[in-house]
Amino acid sequence: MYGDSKELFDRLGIRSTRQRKRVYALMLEQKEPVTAERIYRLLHGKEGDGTVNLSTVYRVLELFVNKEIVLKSMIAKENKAVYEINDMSHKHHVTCLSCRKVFFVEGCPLRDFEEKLLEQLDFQVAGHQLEVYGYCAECRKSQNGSGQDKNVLS
Amino acid sequence: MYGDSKELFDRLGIRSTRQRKRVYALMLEQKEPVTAERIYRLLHGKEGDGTVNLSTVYRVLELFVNKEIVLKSMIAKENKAVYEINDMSHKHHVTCLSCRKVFFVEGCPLRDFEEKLLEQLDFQVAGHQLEVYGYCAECRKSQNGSGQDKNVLS
DNA sequence: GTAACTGCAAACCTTTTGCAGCTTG
DNA sequence: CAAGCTGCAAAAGGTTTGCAGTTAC
Repeated sequence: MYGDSKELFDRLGIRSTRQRKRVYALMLEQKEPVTAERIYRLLHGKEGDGTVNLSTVYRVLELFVNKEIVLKSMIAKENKAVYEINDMSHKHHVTCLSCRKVFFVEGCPLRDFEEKLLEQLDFQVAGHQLEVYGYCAECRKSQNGSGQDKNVLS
Repeated sequence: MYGDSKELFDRLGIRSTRQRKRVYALMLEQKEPVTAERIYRLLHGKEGDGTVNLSTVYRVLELFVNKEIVLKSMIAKENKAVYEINDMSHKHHVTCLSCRKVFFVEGCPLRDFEEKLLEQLDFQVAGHQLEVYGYCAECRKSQNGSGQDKNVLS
């Protein structure tokens, strides 16, 4: 149960608590980045193996981010954070401005750019964050994905 | 004075007020993205040509973003927004994790990626946001830019 | 047993909003 | 003069924190 998180926690040198196991298990199930609030609500929806306080969810997520098993990023133009399991695959997301669906894309266009930065600016890149906005095939087909929501994009 | 903003405002079909002129003029002076709070404080530092309320700063910036003369983005991992004049040059920033300095880079590595997204995912890109973190030449030289601040990067 | 963790409630910080009064065109 | 702005104060929404009690090791 809980996807063998105990081993992971041991390896990281942190205590294995009910709350951490539950949050971790739930994060593993997510197919897209989620807010702390959403994790909190999902935990309450599950059959009664105890609840987890919202502050605790925040604290657990922060710990996971520090331990680098979870990634945190800010939602574009809304001031809240989303979290996702760090599976080391270095994928990026693409968000549809019309239906708000999130798509994952493998591969990263930054490799050459980072090299260029080192050569031209003598800047050593340690990480990056990329968000792409636009309109998915489905929304473009249904005609409503091309002019509205104008204020949302950068 | 105020960098001829009246003409601009006329063209955009919005009223030309003292507050809007002052915020706009200040935005023009900024060499890096700034928070609403910072604009507010800068306005109070200037010689007495009247103050501007913080709510008004937010409202003015929101208007400018809608009119696309200012760009808004979220600071990574801090939950607040920064604003910058939209000079249409499509540059990106690179932030040093050690000294916090922001460098601008011309050029954009996203062009090919966006094409790829259209072909492979049938996703029409409308915009993107990129943040790159790392360590600048100076900080790397002075030895203190390679291990600390670990939690800050993505 | 003790250091670490959690729940609760309250604080915090950025941003938004309602409303009455002032300005701009 | 009317529509649109602004200031003020208060609310909202996401996140953090202090503290007392509980739990993991």
